Amino acid sequence: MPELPEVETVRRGLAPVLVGSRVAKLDARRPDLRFPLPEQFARRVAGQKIVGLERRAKYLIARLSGGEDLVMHLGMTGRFSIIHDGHVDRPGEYIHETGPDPAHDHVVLHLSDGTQVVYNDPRRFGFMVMMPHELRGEHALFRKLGVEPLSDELTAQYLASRALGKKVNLKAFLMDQHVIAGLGNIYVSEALYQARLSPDRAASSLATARGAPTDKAVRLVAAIKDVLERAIAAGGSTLRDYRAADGQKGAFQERFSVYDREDTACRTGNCKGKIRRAVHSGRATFYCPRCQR
DNA sequence: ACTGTACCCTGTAGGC
DNA sequence: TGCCTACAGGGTACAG
Repeated sequence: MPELPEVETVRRGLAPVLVGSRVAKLDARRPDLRFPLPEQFARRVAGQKIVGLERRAKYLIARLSGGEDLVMHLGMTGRFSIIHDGHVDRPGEYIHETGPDPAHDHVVLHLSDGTQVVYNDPRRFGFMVMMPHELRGEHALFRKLGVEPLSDELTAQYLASRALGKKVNLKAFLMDQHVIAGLGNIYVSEALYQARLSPDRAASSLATARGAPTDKAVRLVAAIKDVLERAIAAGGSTLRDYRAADGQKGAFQERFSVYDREDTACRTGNCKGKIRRAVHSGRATFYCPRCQR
């Protein structure tokens, strides 16, 4: 669910509360999410000051004063809520808009000022791991991650070099976190539409035989950056579960060009086509067969 | 090396 | 109302 724009929105919502705060107590209400929670989890986090909150790909990373990083992934349905003195920032919007959700509130950070930060995740596809900050780049989760799409590392040249000779289709190519880190099912569909590229096109068409970027690669890089920037500005996309840390829904779903718009009219100028839904690698893809080639 | 599938787990929507 | 199926923003482990 949460792709890069959603995770970044969560990060921006949590940072003012977490960064500079001390964790008085960590309450893990079950031993595992997708994977087992860290060994000695409560002991390793309690008493630590949070000195930074970063994002890499779809990971949220709390840097702890003791030198470890707490790495958190929201999976499909993970969300954080901030509770001050027993009241949420936005009463009525806490979790399911009906109140706390004990069955799925899995991890609670109690800050020393009394604020609680609650991790809720019905499907438990999320996970939390800890590792020394210095070793993060060598960790299996991070070692092979692709470039950050909003950084200067994502260029048409980079994309071409990674796509050279690859027969895999563009949908799967862009979903691969080892190529570009942070795109997911929504934003891949949106970026391909904006770049006017078919999801079925071979990734190799982003590069010439010599590995230079084609105009398609140039268009795709621009589209990826633009879609992600607009989505972050809108606070991400809320289809059903996603909420920012303050409980607010995102607004970018109202700007989708293709995602979840099967059988509706393509919005491109004089295109009279209909948005189609297909399946690539088991995931839904939405696109306009007339505009995207 | 690449591809496709199954799977992890739960909730919800839609068809009947 | 109830039952069943399909599907959901993520990622990994396989088998072929």
